[in-house]
Amino acid sequence: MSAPASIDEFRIRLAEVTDTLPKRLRQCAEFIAANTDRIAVSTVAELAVGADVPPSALMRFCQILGFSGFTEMQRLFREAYSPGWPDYGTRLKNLKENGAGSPAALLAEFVEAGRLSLEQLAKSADEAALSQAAAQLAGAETLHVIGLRRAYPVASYLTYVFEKMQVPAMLHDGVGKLDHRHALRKGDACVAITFAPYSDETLALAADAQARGLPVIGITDRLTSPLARLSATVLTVPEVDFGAFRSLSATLALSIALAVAVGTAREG
Amino acid sequence: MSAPASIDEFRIRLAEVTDTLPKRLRQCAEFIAANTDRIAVSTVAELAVGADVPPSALMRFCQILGFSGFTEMQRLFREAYSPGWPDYGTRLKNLKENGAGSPAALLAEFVEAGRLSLEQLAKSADEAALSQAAAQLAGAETLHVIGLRRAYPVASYLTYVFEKMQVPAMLHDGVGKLDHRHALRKGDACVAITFAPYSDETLALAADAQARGLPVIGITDRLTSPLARLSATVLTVPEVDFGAFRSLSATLALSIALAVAVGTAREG
DNA sequence: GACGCTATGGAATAAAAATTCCAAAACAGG
DNA sequence: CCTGTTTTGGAATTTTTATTCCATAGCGTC
Repeated sequence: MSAPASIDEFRIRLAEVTDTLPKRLRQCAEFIAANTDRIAVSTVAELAVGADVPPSALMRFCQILGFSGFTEMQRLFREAYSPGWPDYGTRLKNLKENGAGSPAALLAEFVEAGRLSLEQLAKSADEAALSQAAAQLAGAETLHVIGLRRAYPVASYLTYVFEKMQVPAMLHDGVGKLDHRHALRKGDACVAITFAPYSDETLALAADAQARGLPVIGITDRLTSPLARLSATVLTVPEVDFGAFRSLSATLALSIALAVAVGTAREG
Repeated sequence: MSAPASIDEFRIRLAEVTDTLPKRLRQCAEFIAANTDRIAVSTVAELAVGADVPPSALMRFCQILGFSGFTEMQRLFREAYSPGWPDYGTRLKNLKENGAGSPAALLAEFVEAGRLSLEQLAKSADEAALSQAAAQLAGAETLHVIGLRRAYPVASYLTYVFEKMQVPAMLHDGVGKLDHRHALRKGDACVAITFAPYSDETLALAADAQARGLPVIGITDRLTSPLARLSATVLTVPEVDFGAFRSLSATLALSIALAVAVGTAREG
């Protein structure tokens, strides 16, 4: 079997071979697949540490791929190497100027929007409100999560994370227009997520929860949102829109942080 | 004189020093200035040949710049090559050791993880595959989207965006274990999203679509994923995990870009 | 043209890296 | 539970690479 002559060939060979490999060699394959870009600038020993295998396993892995050894594999990547760091700002600008509307240009836009959102979130986050929200949720029994339309991905992920952390959580997803509002019980708490244009169903559930005396944590876009009036604690997320769509990066980051904080607090 | 601590500092030092150097050392300086990007992936001998000087001259040159030797200079460039990963690991460890667990600290971590993911996505995205995927989806009738567990938020948002752009799309969400595989019709296409540990249902639907001859667009974490074999086009996303959870920022950015590209292509 | 200084090339050495090999462990099949 | 096979880890070895050192060449000055 001969050595891959290009990085594409390398990738194909890697994909072909991975399934057939035993444990340690598969670790190599997976680490290499996830860190292909570091091959050019690393030593066998460094990569072995990263993959958590002995160096000899990595050598075997190179040979299975068809190379005579690590050196030959590395040569492939060193020759193809062209660093990203003349910087990605220019690259982004190029994209915008040239192929506007091309999928790659769109991707650059959404990446940029996401980065901005995250940056703003880091700057503007209300840490006190976040802690308070975490405390309220940690003290509750079942958590009810609602978020529809574009907030739905956030609500579903939040529920997923709660479940993974063994926090009892219920996603109010409106499937079949079934209304689970009577599942709201004393001692529970509610997380409601909605952005302009605010979803009536979400506001209705939040209002219901509030009426029953449950603490409502609102995740929304601004303090003047109708959700704010219904919430015990409001978390605002400065999401940057691109076109009609928001990246949700910041909203998700905030939500997961909240969920993990709650999960850890309840374990302790 | 101490070693430059960043590539900017390196450039400044190099510019300062070049004029004062004798012939051979100036050759080094000029060659290095013109081939800064090769430092990370070359040996002393190779660079010396390129600059047309003996290796010892290059060594002296490194020392004049303030480094202890070539190795130290090279390290600067090897590390700068992918600044994201090396210190992410340490940061995470620091967090665990220090005041970890506070909601604000968690938030900072997820913001950082998201930012890194987006950065890597911008660098590593396979633009050809993205265009190809967009073209395949634009040419299809109904789009079938599947993604379960932690990929579910992505799948649901993708479907939302498709709907908003008036692209007929169907979300296979597994509600009630109802299986909608027979909704896959000739002329349709399928978007499947799954990350390790890969969801059987997602793979099954992708396989089914492939068997019926529909183009499958796979969104997954690595090229060696089982989804790759079932897909006409594979898009990989280098998501940075924090603890057991991924930020999804990069995955979402990629997905929305894809959806918007498809939407615009179909309008035209 | 001789003297002192700096610059240079190359050979010698030290350090680090890659690669091989073998004994032990894990594993599958009978 | 034993037996033959595959997989594994690590130590030994080889190769490559970086680094040092010194003799010599060049060059300006007196």
